[in-house]
Amino acid sequence: MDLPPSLLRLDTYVLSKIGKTARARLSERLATRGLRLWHMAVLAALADFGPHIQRELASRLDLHPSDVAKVIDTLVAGGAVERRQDPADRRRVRVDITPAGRSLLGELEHEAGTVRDGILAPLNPSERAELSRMLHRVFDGLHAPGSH
Amino acid sequence: MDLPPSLLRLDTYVLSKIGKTARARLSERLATRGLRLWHMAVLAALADFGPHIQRELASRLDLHPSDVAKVIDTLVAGGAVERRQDPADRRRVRVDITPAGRSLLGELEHEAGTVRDGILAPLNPSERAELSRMLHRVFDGLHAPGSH
DNA sequence: TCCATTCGTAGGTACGCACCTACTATAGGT
DNA sequence: ACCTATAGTAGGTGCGTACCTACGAATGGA
Repeated sequence: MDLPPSLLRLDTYVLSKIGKTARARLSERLATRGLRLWHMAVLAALADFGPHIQRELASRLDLHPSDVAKVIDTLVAGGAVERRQDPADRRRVRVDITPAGRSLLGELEHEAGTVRDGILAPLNPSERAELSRMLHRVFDGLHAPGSH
Repeated sequence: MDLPPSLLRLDTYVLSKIGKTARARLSERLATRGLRLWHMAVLAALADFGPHIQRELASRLDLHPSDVAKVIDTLVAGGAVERRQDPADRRRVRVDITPAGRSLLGELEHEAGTVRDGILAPLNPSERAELSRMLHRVFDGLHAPGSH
C-alpha cells in the first residue's frame, strides 16, 4: 500500500522522514551503550576544541545548561570525560575528554558511519559526495536570516 | 562559536538536523490551524487514493488505528473530511475528503512549499531538482531490507 | 445459535526532549 | 562589607509522539 504521492512530492516531508530515520537508527545504537545523541555531541566538541567550561558547551551545542550537567554526569560515570574545578574561578568546571572518551567517540563515529552507509546505500560514491556537499550548504543556510 | 566538525562530518547528523528543522517549521505552520503533520498526511491519502476505511489509512500511513480515530475526529470537526458508515459492513467507517478538505490541503501544500523554499534556499533550481531526486531514491531505500 | 474475529474508539501509559526554577557556591565591583 | 551577577546542579513541568488496553458493535463461519 503506497504512501500518498502528494506527500512525497513535498521535499519537506521526505527530508523530515529521512532525518527522523537517521536519528532513530543512530539513537538506537547509542542506546545500547546507555548514551544519547547529546553525549556524542559533547564528546565531539571536546575532541575538536579541547576542554570547555560547561557554559561553553551549552552555548556551542545550544543545549540548556542544566541538561549539559546531566549529560556530563553520565559521561563522567563512564570515564569518558573528567570534570575539574577551574582554579582561577572556582565556580567554573572545566570538562575534558579522556583517552577512553576518545576511543569511545571513535566507536560512536564508526556506528554513525554504518548508519550513514545504510541510509545512503541507494547512491554511488560520487552521488553521496554530491549529496553531502548540498546537505552541508543547506545546513549552513538553516541559521541564516530569512530562510525562516 | 562553531559546532564540532567531527559531528558535521557525519551525514547522519546533518541529515537529522535538517530533517528536524523541516519538520519543526512545517509543524509550526500547521499548528496555527490546530493541525499536525498527520492531519495533512491523512488529507493527502484521501485526495490521492479516494475514500478509505480507517484501517486502511492506518496501514497506509503506518499510524496506530486508535490515533487515526483521533486525527479523523479533528478533521471532521473542521469539515475537511466526512465519516459515513459502510452499509455493507456496519463496523467499518468510510472516510472521505470534502471540497473544503481539498482546498485546505491545497493551502497546506502551499505552506509546505514555502518551508521547502526556505530550507533549500542555498541551492539553485537544478541543484534542488538533483537533491530531490537523490532524496527520493534514499527514501525509497529506507524500507528496503538490509539498509538497517 | 454460538463463538472467534474485526472495527472503531476512549482512556491511559511511557518516553524523549526542551525548558524552567530554586538553591548553593563563588566572584568581583563599589 | 555589601550587593549583584554568574556557574553548576537537582528536581520538576509540559509537549509531542507512539503505543497499549478494554470495550461495545457488528460480522461470519462452525
